Amino acid sequence: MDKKVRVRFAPSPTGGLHLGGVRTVLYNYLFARAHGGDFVLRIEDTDQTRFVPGAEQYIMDCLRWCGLEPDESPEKGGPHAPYRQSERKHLYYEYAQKLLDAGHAYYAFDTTEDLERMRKEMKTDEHSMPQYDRTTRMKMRNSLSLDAAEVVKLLGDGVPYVIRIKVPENEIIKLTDMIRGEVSFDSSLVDDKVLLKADGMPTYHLAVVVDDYLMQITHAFRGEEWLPSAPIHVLLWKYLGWIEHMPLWAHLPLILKPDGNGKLSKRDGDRLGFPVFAMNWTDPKTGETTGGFKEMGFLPQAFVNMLAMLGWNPGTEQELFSLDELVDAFSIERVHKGGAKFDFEKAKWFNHQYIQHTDNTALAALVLPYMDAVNIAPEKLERAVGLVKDRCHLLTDFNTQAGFFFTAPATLDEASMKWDDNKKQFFTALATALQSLHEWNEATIEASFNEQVAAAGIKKGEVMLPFRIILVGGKFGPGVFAIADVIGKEDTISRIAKMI
RNA sequence: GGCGUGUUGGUCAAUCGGUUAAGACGCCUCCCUUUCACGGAGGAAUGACGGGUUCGAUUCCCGUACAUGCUACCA
Repeated sequence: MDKKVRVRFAPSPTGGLHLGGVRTVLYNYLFARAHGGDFVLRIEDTDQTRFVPGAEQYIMDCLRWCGLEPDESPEKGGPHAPYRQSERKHLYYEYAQKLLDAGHAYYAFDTTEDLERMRKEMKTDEHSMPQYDRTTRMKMRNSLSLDAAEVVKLLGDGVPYVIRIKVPENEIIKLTDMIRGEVSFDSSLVDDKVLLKADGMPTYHLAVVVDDYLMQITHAFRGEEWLPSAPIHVLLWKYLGWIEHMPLWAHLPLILKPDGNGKLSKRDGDRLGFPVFAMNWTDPKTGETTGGFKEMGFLPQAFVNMLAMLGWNPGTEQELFSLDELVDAFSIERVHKGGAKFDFEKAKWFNHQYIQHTDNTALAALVLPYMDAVNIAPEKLERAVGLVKDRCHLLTDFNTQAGFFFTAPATLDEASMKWDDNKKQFFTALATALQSLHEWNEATIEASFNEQVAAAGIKKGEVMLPFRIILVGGKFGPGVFAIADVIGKEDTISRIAKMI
């Protein structure tokens, strides 16, 4: 029983990586690290009709950005390669055959039309959605309802077929979920899911069981939406003779949309103005790009921290955790059962915290790609960043909060300046005075400014705001003399000169 | 429709039968700041409903309501 902990994240490469997916990765990663185990990335690409080029690479890029890299993956390889189910296609038939031989599965020859007809004809007020199950399977075309000779003939003629699991009647199927405790299902209500598709590919149900077994997965985390199909998986583990190797399940709560209820979708993000994917995703078919947290200006550490707290908490008041701290603090038992509504404001708060805790040199490097201005001197950016960081929630905020350090404002909030001749005279004198300053720093600039205020017999408060607006364009930003200091003597004077 | 799961302030949430029901985000007020933020101090705001069990239920049980997920040869 002292098996090495092995967990896996098994996405289907069909598009952008949802933040719920990243959270699943995170919990997998934390669990593996805490137990000295392995974290496997397995690509579940069994649906050839949904193949999206680039999606797999994109998923790996997202994991890399988040700092949640797998120990084994299609890219890295590992002892259980290949890690793409499409490349494991040949493995699954054997197990389906085993189930067939044991009478736990059967061939079904029904066409799509047959299935549609059944669903339509069997539909009653009591059963608005008929299933392919114990109540209907004998009415369909399969190796249970047809006589043996006919089945052999159909198979021989190459008639397309699928293999379905034969779900038993009147069994209580129980499983223990690490988050929810014991969950049970009545097998009579479970349908005969397709295991092997007509194209020879397994469905998720067969593939997940076979691969979790073959890859020696010990703990399986997945979204709550999988809970209803868990009995199928338990049955498969049992019928394949591996029940004592079945991983411990944990069905994670859903991440819900902020308004109303329901699963958070890409659409909600578009509608409400926040990202849902980890990184920008461009659909190769439509060319449409959906925004990601990375490009919106999130630090990966903040993104990960925020996700960790969405559905889990340590039971203490600590909210800020490094990845290492999360590894120590995280426990699957403390994951909430109920879904959590995503709160973008709180997400921004986390990012703000991380921005404050990042030193200016590192922050400047992070911020540079988001700046519009060109030819930015690193030292100057570093000083500017230090001055404005406390008012930035996203990396992209620095462009609006610090752009004026590098580029003179295009427009000034003239209404707030209340410009008049007195002010014009004051700033003319100020420009001259500043020009003669030998030492340029916050203190000398303010001293010079004060001298001119006294000489002009004007109230300092009357010219402080105009000075700010001349330099930054509007009523925002850090201390005005500190700004002038960083902008530099030459630029400060030239910005004043434009007004006189 | 059936089945599963869930339900503490607007949001994230603590509580493992006894509390003035924490804390955080957001919101409001005040302070600080010759701008805006940051920061500081306050404030408003919570156990879906009905039954039990118990000396005592937010906490345990049952029911109802509501929500959500699933019910594909998709994952």
